[in-house]
Amino acid sequence: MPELPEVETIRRGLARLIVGKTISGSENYNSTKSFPNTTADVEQFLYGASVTDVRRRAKVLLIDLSSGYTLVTHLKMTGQIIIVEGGDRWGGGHPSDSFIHTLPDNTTRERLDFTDGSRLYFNDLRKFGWMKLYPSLEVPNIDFMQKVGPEPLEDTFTSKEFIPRIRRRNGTTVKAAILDQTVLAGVGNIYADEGLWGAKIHPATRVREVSDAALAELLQRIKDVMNLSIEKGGSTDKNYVDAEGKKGSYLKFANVFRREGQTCPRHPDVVIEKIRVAGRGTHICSVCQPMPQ
DNA sequence: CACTTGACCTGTCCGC
DNA sequence: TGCGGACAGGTCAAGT
Repeated sequence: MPELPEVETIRRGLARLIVGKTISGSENYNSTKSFPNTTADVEQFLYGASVTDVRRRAKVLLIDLSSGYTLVTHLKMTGQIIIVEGGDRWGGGHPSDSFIHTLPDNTTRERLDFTDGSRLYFNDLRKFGWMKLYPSLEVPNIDFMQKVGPEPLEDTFTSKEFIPRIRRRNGTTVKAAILDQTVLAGVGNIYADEGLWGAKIHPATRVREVSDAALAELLQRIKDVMNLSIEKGGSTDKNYVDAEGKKGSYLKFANVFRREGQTCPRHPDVVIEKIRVAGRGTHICSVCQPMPQ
């Protein structure tokens, strides 16, 4: 579910809402895979610890604790982290929501309690996500952290670094290459399709067939769509909400994603198609993004 | 080795 | 209305 802009939106909310708070308790719900499935001693390193920082690397959230441990979370497709300030209800304060949602619900995997009475809920309908407790010093050694590519929104990450990295995947399709987290971090299906439409590249084009100039344009478009999405609070298709339970509005501004059957913004008489590339649903304008040959 | 496909789960939507 | 199958924003492991 959440890609880089969604995780970054959650991170900003958490930084505002829970930094400085102290953990007083926790509860695990019908979970075999997620926290506290860890070797760390939960009571010793979680209870009594305060939140010192909330960071993000790629699509992974890092909640640093004063105990020297870090809660590491990947939301995968349907994960949510929601802070509830009082009671267990969220959604009621937002005009877009017509109902009040009570937590925990049948998707809740974990709950953390803070001494001020607020709570953190980790929900995940499809159970692909996870939350684990690691010593903070070991976080850089986690397998995923070792392999993951550069942060695309860093100013220092330019086409000079991007082009050689993506050329290591010259044999595959350009969409598969930008979804590869070892090439660059944080691109998922939404921003892959939006970036490729922006750069006017057909997603099934082999990387070796794409010029350096076109790859440079692609990186810029990926940066642009991600920055716009962060500004809009991310993309809500179905599940995604931020740390306060609010939906994101980026998809209103999307050009092709989930817009099959509608017309291309550049070509009012051309209908957006949905095809399959790299095993993923893929949205294109066949005039903007012609298949080479 | 490089690349592609299937598996992990649960819910929803679409066609018969 | 019921039922089977495809599909859903991510990442691994296993297969070619």
